Amino acid sequence: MAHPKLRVIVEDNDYRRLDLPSGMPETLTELHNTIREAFGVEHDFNIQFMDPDFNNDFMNLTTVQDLQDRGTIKLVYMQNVVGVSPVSSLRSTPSTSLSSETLVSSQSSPCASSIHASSTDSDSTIILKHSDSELRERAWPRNFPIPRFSYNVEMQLQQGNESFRDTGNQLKIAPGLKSEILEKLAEEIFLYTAYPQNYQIDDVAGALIKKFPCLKEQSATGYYSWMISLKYKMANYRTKMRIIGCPEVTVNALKNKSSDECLPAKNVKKPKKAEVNFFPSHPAGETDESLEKVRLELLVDIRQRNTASRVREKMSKTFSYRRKEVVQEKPTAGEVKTRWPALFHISEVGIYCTSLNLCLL
DNA sequence: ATCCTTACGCGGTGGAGAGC
DNA sequence: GCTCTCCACCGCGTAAGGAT
Repeated sequence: MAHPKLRVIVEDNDYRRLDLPSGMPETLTELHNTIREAFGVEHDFNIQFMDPDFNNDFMNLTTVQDLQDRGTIKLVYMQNVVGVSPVSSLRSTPSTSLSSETLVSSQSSPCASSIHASSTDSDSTIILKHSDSELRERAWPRNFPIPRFSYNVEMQLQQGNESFRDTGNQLKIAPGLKSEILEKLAEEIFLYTAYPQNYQIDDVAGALIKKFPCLKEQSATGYYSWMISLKYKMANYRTKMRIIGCPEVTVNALKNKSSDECLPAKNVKKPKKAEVNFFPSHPAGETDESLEKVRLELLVDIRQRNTASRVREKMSKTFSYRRKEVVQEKPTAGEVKTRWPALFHISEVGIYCTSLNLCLL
């Protein structure tokens, strides 16, 4: 039987064929790895597919279910230089994992996605800089991709699956195995959100059992206790992240709350629906002070001519700083307009509305 | 002995829904 | 529209047990 294949736009004018003799990848991670190996791509990239629901325009791929045999996908590279072509990014030395505010916005905000719905070539795909790896790249996926566990865990689970298939016996979880599974899942969940909701925990536990039926337990769903454990795990994982200073969770630590709201559940700051990067860390090496300087520069730049790219670059750089202001200080729209006039320029509104936690359209 | 992880209790918040 | 109740969830502290 013929195996599936994909047409891959590796870069402009470089269309390649990707044969998949083992079938379609089961997870996005697997697809990423296959592409990396097949074409020697070293730089970080996002994948877009031609979405029939939107006139076959390219949309970010959030689940492998959207892949079709002989379909076309496109690689969109993460890079830290505005306007650099994907060609150079292919050849450049890979650095830290980078993300783009625009790409994030396109998944998390209806107004931003409108900008990209009609993008069909790389030149029109706006890529902005954020010189840190803290930004989230994806909204919550339709099908949660169970990450690859460490070799010994994968081996135990594969053997467990085989035994389950043959005998119907569930895997007897060895000491430490559960911890390793929960830890890896928590890491993966944290890539999307620090505060998963019930349906999200349900998604993850369901996906785990689907991939590893040997982990099924005696309950209506087969994964109830995994859901409970994941809830505990995420709570404990947040504590861990709080201790190492992850801003998204330290903002809710009692020691960072004012005396009148010094209660654990009072005014918990977490992402609203569809927000992806709620409270990212500052770019490496940047502080409130250094980013305040950039903000002051922006106030000058915005009044000058031919500074669009500089403004865009600085707005991207100060994304985390703006988010911090919005989350912690809850400024009025007027205050934001005074401090960040570039946000209200028509060319920037669609791109940056998510940084405000507002849809300005 | 010490550290780490899981699981749990506590006292509280806040959103949803029912009743008025 | 307001009040009340219910319930899920929050950070924090901690017990228990396993790993080192």
